[in-house]
Amino acid sequence: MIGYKNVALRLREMILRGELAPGERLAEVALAARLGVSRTPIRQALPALAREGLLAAAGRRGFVVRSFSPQDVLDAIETRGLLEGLAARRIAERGATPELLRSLKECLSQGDAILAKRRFESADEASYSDMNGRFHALIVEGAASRIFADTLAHNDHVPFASARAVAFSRDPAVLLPVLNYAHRQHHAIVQALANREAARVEALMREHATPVKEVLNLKL
Amino acid sequence: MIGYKNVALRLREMILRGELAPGERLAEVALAARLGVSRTPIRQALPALAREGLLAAAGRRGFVVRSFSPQDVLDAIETRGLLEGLAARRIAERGATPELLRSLKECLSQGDAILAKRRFESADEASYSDMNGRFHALIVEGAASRIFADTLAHNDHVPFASARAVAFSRDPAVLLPVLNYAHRQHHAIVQALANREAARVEALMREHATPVKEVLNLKL
DNA sequence: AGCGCAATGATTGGATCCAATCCAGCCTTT
DNA sequence: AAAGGCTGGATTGGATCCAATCATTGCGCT
Repeated sequence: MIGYKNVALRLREMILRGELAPGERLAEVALAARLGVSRTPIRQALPALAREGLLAAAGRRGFVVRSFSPQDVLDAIETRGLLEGLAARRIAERGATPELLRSLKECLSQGDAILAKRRFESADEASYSDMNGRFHALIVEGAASRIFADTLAHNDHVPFASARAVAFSRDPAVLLPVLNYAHRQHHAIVQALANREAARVEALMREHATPVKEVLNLKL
Repeated sequence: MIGYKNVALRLREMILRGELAPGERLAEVALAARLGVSRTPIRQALPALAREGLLAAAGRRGFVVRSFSPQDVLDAIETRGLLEGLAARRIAERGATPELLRSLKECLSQGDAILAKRRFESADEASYSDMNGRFHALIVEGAASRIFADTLAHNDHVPFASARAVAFSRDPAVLLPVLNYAHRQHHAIVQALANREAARVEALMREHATPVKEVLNLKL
Protein backbone atom coordinates (compact mmCIF):
# COMPACT_ATOMS: atom_id res chain seq x y z
CA MET A 1 0.00 0.00 0.00
CA ILE A 2 1.62 3.19 -1.15
CA GLY A 3 0.09 6.64 -1.56
CA TYR A 4 1.56 9.98 -0.68
CA LYS A 5 0.00 9.83 2.77
CA ASN A 6 1.87 6.67 3.56
CA VAL A 7 5.01 8.19 2.15
CA ALA A 8 4.55 11.14 4.49
CA LEU A 9 3.98 8.71 7.34
CA ARG A 10 7.13 6.77 6.61
CA LEU A 11 9.16 9.93 6.19
CA ARG A 12 7.89 11.16 9.55
CA GLU A 13 9.02 7.93 11.15
CA MET A 14 12.40 8.06 9.45
CA ILE A 15 12.93 11.60 10.68
CA LEU A 16 11.91 10.78 14.23
CA ARG A 17 14.12 7.71 14.28
CA GLY A 18 17.02 9.78 13.06
CA GLU A 19 17.40 7.78 9.86
CA LEU A 20 17.23 11.13 8.15
CA ALA A 21 19.60 13.42 9.95
CA PRO A 22 18.60 16.99 10.81
CA GLY A 23 19.95 19.36 8.20
CA GLU A 24 20.20 16.58 5.65
CA ARG A 25 19.17 17.51 2.16
CA LEU A 26 16.43 15.33 0.77
CA ALA A 27 16.96 14.21 -2.80
CA GLU A 28 13.76 13.08 -4.41
CA VAL A 29 15.20 10.25 -6.47
CA ALA A 30 17.10 8.84 -3.52
CA LEU A 31 13.98 8.86 -1.36
CA ALA A 32 11.91 7.37 -4.14
CA ALA A 33 14.37 4.53 -4.53
CA ARG A 34 14.58 4.01 -0.79
CA LEU A 35 10.83 3.77 -0.38
CA GLY A 36 10.26 1.89 -3.59
CA VAL A 37 7.92 4.43 -5.14
CA SER A 38 8.18 6.94 -7.92
CA ARG A 39 8.99 10.58 -7.44
CA THR A 40 5.36 11.65 -7.65
CA PRO A 41 4.14 10.72 -4.16
CA ILE A 42 7.43 12.00 -2.76
CA ARG A 43 6.86 15.34 -4.38
CA GLN A 44 3.40 15.48 -2.87
CA ALA A 45 4.60 14.54 0.58
CA LEU A 46 7.54 16.91 0.84
CA PRO A 47 5.63 20.21 0.70
CA ALA A 48 3.05 18.80 3.09
CA LEU A 49 5.75 17.81 5.56
CA ALA A 50 7.27 21.24 5.17
CA ARG A 51 3.93 22.79 6.14
CA GLU A 52 3.89 20.42 9.02
CA GLY A 53 7.17 21.82 10.26
CA LEU A 54 9.27 18.70 9.88
CA LEU A 55 11.06 19.93 6.79
CA ALA A 56 12.29 23.33 5.72
CA ALA A 57 12.57 24.68 2.21
CA ALA A 58 16.25 24.83 1.30
CA GLY A 59 16.61 27.98 -0.72
CA ARG A 60 14.26 27.49 -3.59
CA ARG A 61 15.47 24.06 -4.41
CA GLY A 62 14.46 21.04 -2.39
CA PHE A 63 14.03 20.52 1.32
CA VAL A 64 16.17 19.77 4.32
CA VAL A 65 15.23 17.96 7.50
CA ARG A 66 14.54 20.48 10.15
CA SER A 67 16.37 20.17 13.41
CA PHE A 68 14.64 20.63 16.74
CA SER A 69 16.60 22.13 19.56
CA PRO A 70 15.84 21.15 23.15
CA GLN A 71 14.37 24.62 23.51
CA ASP A 72 12.02 23.90 20.61
CA VAL A 73 10.77 20.79 22.36
CA LEU A 74 10.24 22.70 25.60
CA ASP A 75 8.39 25.44 23.75
CA ALA A 76 6.16 22.92 22.06
CA ILE A 77 5.35 21.32 25.38
CA GLU A 78 4.54 24.69 26.88
CA THR A 79 2.33 25.46 23.90
CA ARG A 80 0.54 22.19 24.37
CA GLY A 81 -0.12 22.98 28.01
CA LEU A 82 -1.54 26.32 27.06
CA LEU A 83 -3.84 24.95 24.38
CA GLU A 84 -5.02 22.03 26.43
CA GLY A 85 -5.65 24.45 29.26
CA LEU A 86 -7.84 26.45 26.93
CA ALA A 87 -9.68 23.31 25.87
CA ALA A 88 -10.20 22.21 29.46
CA ARG A 89 -11.51 25.62 30.43
CA ARG A 90 -13.93 25.52 27.53
CA ILE A 91 -15.24 22.19 28.76
CA ALA A 92 -15.63 23.45 32.30
CA GLU A 93 -17.45 26.56 31.14
CA ARG A 94 -19.89 24.62 29.04
CA GLY A 95 -20.14 21.79 31.53
CA ALA A 96 -18.68 18.37 30.88
CA THR A 97 -21.04 15.74 29.53
CA PRO A 98 -21.58 12.70 31.72
CA GLU A 99 -19.96 10.37 29.18
CA LEU A 100 -16.90 12.54 29.00
CA LEU A 101 -16.55 12.40 32.77
CA ARG A 102 -17.14 8.68 32.70
CA SER A 103 -14.45 8.15 30.07
CA LEU A 104 -12.04 10.36 31.96
CA LYS A 105 -12.66 8.48 35.18
CA GLU A 106 -11.99 5.26 33.34
CA CYS A 107 -8.58 6.66 32.46
CA LEU A 108 -8.08 7.54 36.12
CA SER A 109 -8.75 3.99 37.29
CA GLN A 110 -6.50 2.54 34.62
CA GLY A 111 -3.70 4.83 35.67
CA ASP A 112 -4.32 4.01 39.33
CA ALA A 113 -4.06 0.32 38.56
CA ILE A 114 -0.83 0.69 36.60
CA LEU A 115 0.84 2.83 39.24
CA ALA A 116 -0.33 0.63 42.10
CA LYS A 117 1.84 -2.20 40.86
CA ARG A 118 5.00 -2.75 42.81
CA ARG A 119 7.16 -3.44 39.77
CA PHE A 120 6.99 -1.21 36.75
CA GLU A 121 7.69 -2.94 33.47
CA SER A 122 8.00 -1.67 29.95
CA ALA A 123 4.53 -2.97 29.17
CA ASP A 124 3.26 -0.71 31.93
CA GLU A 125 5.02 2.21 30.35
CA ALA A 126 3.23 1.51 27.10
CA SER A 127 -0.18 1.17 28.70
CA TYR A 128 0.32 4.28 30.80
CA SER A 129 1.36 6.12 27.66
CA ASP A 130 -1.78 4.88 25.90
CA MET A 131 -3.99 5.91 28.77
CA ASN A 132 -2.33 9.30 28.94
CA GLY A 133 -2.82 9.81 25.23
CA ARG A 134 -6.48 8.94 25.55
CA PHE A 135 -6.93 11.24 28.53
CA HIS A 136 -5.50 14.20 26.67
CA ALA A 137 -7.41 13.35 23.51
CA LEU A 138 -10.63 13.27 25.52
CA ILE A 139 -9.96 16.78 26.79
CA VAL A 140 -9.24 18.09 23.34
CA GLU A 141 -12.22 16.43 21.72
CA GLY A 142 -14.40 17.41 24.65
CA ALA A 143 -13.83 21.06 23.85
CA ALA A 144 -15.48 20.41 20.49
CA SER A 145 -13.34 22.97 18.72
CA ARG A 146 -11.83 22.08 15.40
CA ILE A 147 -9.43 24.97 15.73
CA PHE A 148 -8.05 23.87 19.08
CA ALA A 149 -7.76 20.30 17.86
CA ASP A 150 -6.01 21.34 14.66
CA THR A 151 -3.55 23.62 16.37
CA LEU A 152 -2.73 20.95 18.89
CA ALA A 153 -2.31 18.34 16.21
CA HIS A 154 0.08 20.64 14.43
CA ASN A 155 2.02 21.19 17.62
CA ASP A 156 2.20 17.48 18.32
CA HIS A 157 4.40 16.95 15.31
CA VAL A 158 7.46 18.26 17.06
CA PRO A 159 9.29 15.29 18.55
CA PHE A 160 8.50 14.41 22.15
CA ALA A 161 5.88 17.14 22.41
CA SER A 162 2.88 14.88 22.06
CA ALA A 163 1.07 13.63 25.12
CA ARG A 164 1.92 10.08 24.11
CA ALA A 165 5.60 10.79 24.70
CA VAL A 166 5.37 11.07 28.50
CA ALA A 167 6.66 7.67 29.32
CA PHE A 168 9.50 7.67 26.88
CA SER A 169 11.59 4.82 28.22
CA ARG A 170 13.62 6.16 31.08
CA ASP A 171 15.03 4.78 34.22
CA PRO A 172 11.92 3.74 36.20
CA ALA A 173 13.45 5.31 39.27
CA VAL A 174 13.05 8.76 37.77
CA LEU A 175 10.00 8.00 35.65
CA LEU A 176 7.75 6.60 38.36
CA PRO A 177 7.65 9.61 40.68
CA VAL A 178 6.94 11.86 37.73
CA LEU A 179 4.11 9.66 36.52
CA ASN A 180 2.68 9.51 40.02
CA TYR A 181 2.70 13.27 40.21
CA ALA A 182 1.25 13.63 36.73
CA HIS A 183 -1.51 11.21 37.52
CA ARG A 184 -2.41 13.09 40.67
CA GLN A 185 -2.87 16.04 38.39
CA HIS A 186 -5.16 13.95 36.21
CA HIS A 187 -7.33 13.35 39.25
CA ALA A 188 -7.37 17.01 40.12
CA ILE A 189 -8.24 17.93 36.55
CA VAL A 190 -11.19 15.59 36.40
CA GLN A 191 -12.39 16.87 39.76
CA ALA A 192 -12.14 20.46 38.58
CA LEU A 193 -14.00 19.62 35.39
CA ALA A 194 -16.77 17.91 37.35
CA ASN A 195 -17.06 20.98 39.57
CA ARG A 196 -16.97 23.33 36.57
CA GLU A 197 -14.01 25.17 38.05
CA ALA A 198 -12.90 26.78 34.82
CA ALA A 199 -9.97 28.88 35.98
CA ARG A 200 -8.66 26.08 38.16
CA VAL A 201 -8.77 23.46 35.47
CA GLU A 202 -7.00 25.77 33.06
CA ALA A 203 -4.20 26.40 35.53
CA LEU A 204 -3.96 22.70 36.32
CA MET A 205 -3.79 21.69 32.70
CA ARG A 206 -1.16 24.27 32.02
CA GLU A 207 0.93 23.10 34.92
CA HIS A 208 0.36 19.53 33.87
CA ALA A 209 2.68 20.07 30.91
CA THR A 210 5.70 20.56 33.14
CA PRO A 211 6.26 17.02 34.42
CA VAL A 212 7.02 15.95 30.86
CA LYS A 213 9.74 18.53 30.71
CA GLU A 214 11.36 16.95 33.74
CA VAL A 215 11.42 13.54 32.16
CA LEU A 216 12.87 14.94 28.96
CA ASN A 217 15.38 17.31 30.48
CA LEU A 218 17.45 14.33 31.43
CA LYS A 219 17.25 12.91 27.98
CA LEU A 220 18.06 15.95 25.94
CA MET B 1 5.94 32.64 -12.81
CA ILE B 2 4.36 29.40 -11.77
CA GLY B 3 5.55 26.90 -9.20
CA TYR B 4 3.50 24.98 -6.67
CA LYS B 5 4.06 27.68 -4.09
CA ASN B 6 2.43 30.25 -6.27
CA VAL B 7 -0.36 27.83 -6.99
CA ALA B 8 -0.90 27.44 -3.25
CA LEU B 9 -0.85 31.21 -2.90
CA ARG B 10 -3.44 31.72 -5.59
CA LEU B 11 -5.63 28.98 -4.23
CA ARG B 12 -5.48 30.59 -0.79
CA GLU B 13 -6.62 33.87 -2.29
CA MET B 14 -9.39 32.20 -4.24
CA ILE B 15 -10.65 30.50 -1.12
CA LEU B 16 -10.55 33.66 0.97
CA ARG B 17 -12.33 35.62 -1.74
CA GLY B 18 -15.00 32.97 -1.90
CA GLU B 19 -14.26 32.12 -5.52
CA LEU B 20 -14.02 28.58 -4.28
CA ALA B 21 -17.06 27.94 -2.14
CA PRO B 22 -16.75 26.13 1.20
CA GLY B 23 -17.58 22.47 0.74
CA GLU B 24 -16.78 22.63 -2.95
CA ARG B 25 -14.97 19.66 -4.33
CA LEU B 26 -11.71 20.54 -6.03
CA ALA B 27 -11.12 18.78 -9.32
CA GLU B 28 -7.48 18.80 -10.30
CA VAL B 29 -7.97 19.20 -14.03
CA ALA B 30 -10.42 22.05 -13.59
CA LEU B 31 -8.04 23.90 -11.30
CA ALA B 32 -5.12 23.23 -13.59
CA ALA B 33 -7.03 24.67 -16.52
CA ARG B 34 -8.19 27.65 -14.46
CA LEU B 35 -4.69 28.52 -13.34
CA GLY B 36 -3.06 27.67 -16.62
CA VAL B 37 -0.69 25.05 -15.24
CA SER B 38 -0.49 21.30 -15.39
CA ARG B 39 -1.81 18.98 -12.75
CA THR B 40 1.60 18.50 -11.16
CA PRO B 41 1.91 21.73 -9.16
CA ILE B 42 -1.76 21.44 -8.24
CA ARG B 43 -1.16 18.01 -6.82
CA GLN B 44 1.71 19.37 -4.77
CA ALA B 45 -0.27 22.32 -3.50
CA LEU B 46 -3.43 20.49 -2.45
CA PRO B 47 -1.95 18.27 0.27
CA ALA B 48 0.03 21.24 1.58
CA LEU B 49 -3.11 23.35 1.77
CA ALA B 50 -4.85 20.49 3.50
CA ARG B 51 -2.11 20.43 6.14
CA GLU B 52 -2.59 24.13 6.41
CA GLY B 53 -6.22 23.63 7.30
CA LEU B 54 -7.77 25.33 4.32
CA LEU B 55 -8.77 22.10 2.65
CA ALA B 56 -10.04 18.82 3.98
CA ALA B 57 -9.50 15.37 2.53
CA ALA B 58 -12.79 14.22 1.02
CA GLY B 59 -13.00 10.56 1.80
CA ARG B 60 -9.91 9.12 0.24
CA ARG B 61 -10.40 10.85 -3.04
CA GLY B 62 -9.65 14.52 -3.58
CA PHE B 63 -10.19 17.53 -1.38
CA VAL B 64 -12.95 19.93 -0.50
CA VAL B 65 -12.73 23.53 0.60
CA ARG B 66 -13.07 23.66 4.31
CA SER B 67 -15.70 25.93 5.75
CA PHE B 68 -15.06 28.09 8.78
CA SER B 69 -17.89 28.71 11.17
CA PRO B 70 -18.05 31.97 13.14
CA GLN B 71 -17.13 29.87 16.16
CA ASP B 72 -14.01 28.68 14.37
CA VAL B 73 -12.96 32.25 13.76
CA LEU B 74 -13.55 33.15 17.40
CA ASP B 75 -11.59 30.12 18.54
CA ALA B 76 -8.70 31.03 16.29
CA ILE B 77 -8.67 34.55 17.68
CA GLU B 78 -8.70 33.23 21.20
CA THR B 79 -5.86 30.88 20.32
CA ARG B 80 -3.90 33.76 18.91
CA GLY B 81 -4.37 35.76 22.09
CA LEU B 82 -3.12 32.85 24.11
CA LEU B 83 -0.03 32.27 22.00
CA GLU B 84 0.85 35.93 21.73
CA GLY B 85 0.41 36.17 25.47
CA LEU B 86 2.91 33.39 25.85
CA ALA B 87 5.32 35.15 23.50
CA ALA B 88 4.95 38.45 25.34
CA ARG B 89 5.54 36.78 28.67
CA ARG B 90 8.65 35.15 27.31
CA ILE B 91 9.95 38.54 26.23
CA ALA B 92 9.21 40.09 29.60
CA GLU B 93 10.90 37.26 31.45
CA ARG B 94 14.04 37.49 29.37
CA GLY B 95 13.92 41.27 29.19
CA ALA B 96 13.07 43.13 26.01
CA THR B 97 16.00 44.36 23.95
CA PRO B 98 16.26 48.14 23.51
CA GLU B 99 15.66 47.92 19.77
CA LEU B 100 12.54 45.87 20.28
CA LEU B 101 11.20 48.50 22.65
CA ARG B 102 12.19 51.20 20.21
CA SER B 103 10.41 49.50 17.32
CA LEU B 104 7.33 48.91 19.45
CA LYS B 105 7.26 52.55 20.53
CA GLU B 106 7.47 53.54 16.90
CA CYS B 107 4.31 51.55 16.32
CA LEU B 108 2.73 53.33 19.25
CA SER B 109 3.45 56.79 17.82
CA GLN B 110 2.20 55.76 14.41
CA GLY B 111 -1.02 54.51 15.91
CA ASP B 112 -1.35 57.66 18.00
CA ALA B 113 -0.97 59.77 14.89
CA ILE B 114 -3.55 57.80 12.94
CA LEU B 115 -6.11 57.87 15.71
CA ALA B 116 -5.54 61.54 16.48
CA LYS B 117 -6.94 62.51 13.10
CA ARG B 118 -10.43 63.88 13.19
CA ARG B 119 -11.56 62.07 10.06
CA PHE B 120 -10.85 58.41 9.58
CA GLU B 121 -10.41 57.35 5.98
CA SER B 122 -9.88 54.01 4.37
CA ALA B 123 -6.20 54.79 3.91
CA ASP B 124 -6.00 55.17 7.68
CA GLU B 125 -7.58 51.79 8.10
CA ALA B 126 -4.90 50.29 5.92
CA SER B 127 -2.05 52.00 7.71
CA TYR B 128 -3.45 51.12 11.11
CA SER B 129 -3.80 47.54 9.96
CA ASP B 130 -0.18 47.60 8.79
CA MET B 131 1.03 49.05 12.04
CA ASN B 132 -0.97 46.53 14.01
CA GLY B 133 0.45 43.68 11.98
CA ARG B 134 3.96 44.95 12.61
CA PHE B 135 3.31 45.35 16.32
CA HIS B 136 2.13 41.80 16.68
CA ALA B 137 4.92 40.47 14.49
CA LEU B 138 7.45 42.25 16.68
CA ILE B 139 6.07 40.51 19.74
CA VAL B 140 6.17 37.13 18.11
CA GLU B 141 9.66 37.56 16.70
CA GLY B 142 10.82 39.10 19.95
CA ALA B 143 10.09 35.85 21.75
CA ALA B 144 12.66 34.21 19.48
CA SER B 145 10.83 30.91 19.44
CA ARG B 146 10.40 29.10 16.18
CA ILE B 147 7.69 26.98 17.72
CA PHE B 148 5.58 29.91 18.85
CA ALA B 149 6.04 31.61 15.49
CA ASP B 150 5.13 28.48 13.56
CA THR B 151 2.06 27.73 15.61
CA LEU B 152 0.88 31.29 15.26
CA ALA B 153 1.52 31.28 11.53
CA HIS B 154 -0.54 28.13 11.27
CA ASN B 155 -3.34 29.70 13.25
CA ASP B 156 -3.28 32.84 11.12
CA HIS B 157 -4.49 30.89 8.13
CA VAL B 158 -8.04 30.83 9.37
CA PRO B 159 -9.85 33.79 7.81
CA PHE B 160 -10.01 36.97 9.90
CA ALA B 161 -7.89 35.46 12.65
CA SER B 162 -4.68 37.20 11.69
CA ALA B 163 -3.66 40.40 13.43
CA ARG B 164 -3.79 42.18 10.10
CA ALA B 165 -7.54 41.67 9.97
CA VAL B 166 -8.41 44.06 12.83
CA ALA B 167 -9.49 46.95 10.71
CA PHE B 168 -11.53 44.96 8.28
CA SER B 169 -13.55 47.71 6.65
CA ARG B 170 -16.43 48.49 8.92
CA ASP B 171 -18.49 51.48 9.73
CA PRO B 172 -15.94 53.93 11.22
CA ALA B 173 -18.44 54.72 13.95
CA VAL B 174 -18.03 51.23 15.39
CA LEU B 175 -14.46 50.68 14.29
CA LEU B 176 -12.89 53.78 15.79
CA PRO B 177 -13.77 53.19 19.44
CA VAL B 178 -12.55 49.65 19.17
CA LEU B 179 -9.25 50.72 17.63
CA ASN B 180 -8.83 53.38 20.29
CA TYR B 181 -9.33 50.78 22.97
CA ALA B 182 -7.04 48.32 21.26
CA HIS B 183 -4.33 50.91 20.90
CA ARG B 184 -4.55 51.81 24.58
CA GLN B 185 -3.82 48.16 25.16
CA HIS B 186 -0.80 48.45 22.89
CA HIS B 187 0.51 51.21 25.13
CA ALA B 188 -0.11 49.15 28.23
CA ILE B 189 1.60 46.14 26.67
CA VAL B 190 4.73 48.08 25.79
CA GLN B 191 4.80 49.58 29.27
CA ALA B 192 4.48 46.15 30.85
CA LEU B 193 7.23 44.79 28.63
CA ALA B 194 9.53 47.67 29.55
CA ASN B 195 8.86 46.99 33.23
CA ARG B 196 9.32 43.25 32.77
CA GLU B 197 5.89 42.59 34.22
CA ALA B 198 5.54 39.10 32.82
CA ALA B 199 2.18 38.05 34.23
CA ARG B 200 0.64 41.41 33.43
CA VAL B 201 1.79 41.48 29.85
CA GLU B 202 0.49 37.97 29.31
CA ALA B 203 -2.93 38.88 30.63
CA LEU B 204 -2.96 42.08 28.59
CA MET B 205 -2.02 40.32 25.40
CA ARG B 206 -4.62 37.69 25.99
CA GLU B 207 -7.29 40.28 26.59
CA HIS B 208 -6.07 42.19 23.58
CA ALA B 209 -7.52 39.53 21.31
CA THR B 210 -11.08 40.36 22.33
CA PRO B 211 -11.55 43.72 20.62
CA VAL B 212 -11.18 41.98 17.27
CA LYS B 213 -14.03 39.71 18.18
CA GLU B 214 -16.22 42.73 18.71
CA VAL B 215 -15.46 44.10 15.30
CA LEU B 216 -16.13 40.76 13.69
CA ASN B 217 -19.22 39.82 15.64
CA LEU B 218 -21.11 42.41 13.69
CA LYS B 219 -19.80 41.10 10.46
CA LEU B 220 -20.40 37.41 10.92
C1' DA C 1 -42.20 -0.97 -13.39
C1' DG C 2 -38.56 -1.30 -10.20
C1' DC C 3 -34.28 -3.01 -8.83
C1' DG C 4 -29.77 -4.48 -9.78
C1' DC C 5 -25.80 -5.18 -12.46
C1' DA C 6 -22.69 -4.02 -15.91
C1' DA C 7 -20.32 -0.95 -18.85
C1' DT C 8 -18.54 3.42 -19.81
C1' DG C 9 -16.91 7.90 -18.70
C1' DA C 10 -14.64 10.84 -15.39
C1' DT C 11 -11.14 11.50 -12.07
C1' DT C 12 -7.46 10.42 -9.21
C1' DG C 13 -2.96 8.29 -8.41
C1' DG C 14 1.64 6.56 -10.03
C1' DA C 15 5.27 6.60 -13.30
C1' DT C 16 7.96 8.50 -16.78
C1' DC C 17 9.63 11.95 -20.04
C1' DC C 18 11.55 16.39 -21.18
C1' DA C 19 13.25 20.94 -20.21
C1' DA C 20 15.44 24.24 -17.25
C1' DT C 21 18.46 25.24 -13.66
C1' DC C 22 22.19 24.69 -10.70
C1' DC C 23 26.63 22.95 -9.17
C1' DA C 24 31.20 21.32 -9.79
C1' DG C 25 35.21 20.56 -11.92
C1' DC C 26 38.31 21.59 -15.46
C1' DC C 27 40.33 24.22 -18.89
C1' DT C 28 41.83 28.40 -20.78
C1' DT C 29 43.52 32.92 -20.62
C1' DT C 30 45.76 36.80 -18.68
C1' DA D 1 49.36 31.03 -10.64
C1' DA D 2 44.91 32.80 -10.12
C1' DA D 3 40.58 33.95 -11.86
C1' DG D 4 36.92 33.51 -14.82
C1' DG D 5 34.18 31.06 -17.92
C1' DC D 6 32.52 26.91 -20.02
C1' DT D 7 30.89 22.33 -20.24
C1' DG D 8 29.01 18.15 -18.28
C1' DG D 9 26.38 15.89 -14.82
C1' DA D 10 22.95 15.93 -11.42
C1' DT D 11 18.61 17.40 -9.74
C1' DT D 12 14.44 19.75 -9.59
C1' DG D 13 10.17 21.26 -11.81
C1' DG D 14 6.38 20.79 -15.35
C1' DA D 15 3.80 18.03 -18.41
C1' DT D 16 2.00 13.91 -20.10
C1' DC D 17 0.91 9.02 -20.21
C1' DC D 18 -1.12 4.89 -18.29
C1' DA D 19 -3.55 2.24 -14.92
C1' DA D 20 -6.89 1.82 -11.27
C1' DT D 21 -10.91 3.27 -9.05
C1' DC D 22 -15.22 5.50 -8.48
C1' DA D 23 -19.61 7.20 -10.05
C1' DT D 24 -23.21 7.39 -13.17
C1' DT D 25 -26.14 5.88 -16.57
C1' DG D 26 -28.44 2.69 -19.23
C1' DC D 27 -29.92 -1.82 -20.09
C1' DG D 28 -31.67 -6.17 -18.80
C1' DC D 29 -33.95 -9.22 -15.73
C1' DT D 30 -37.42 -10.31 -12.42
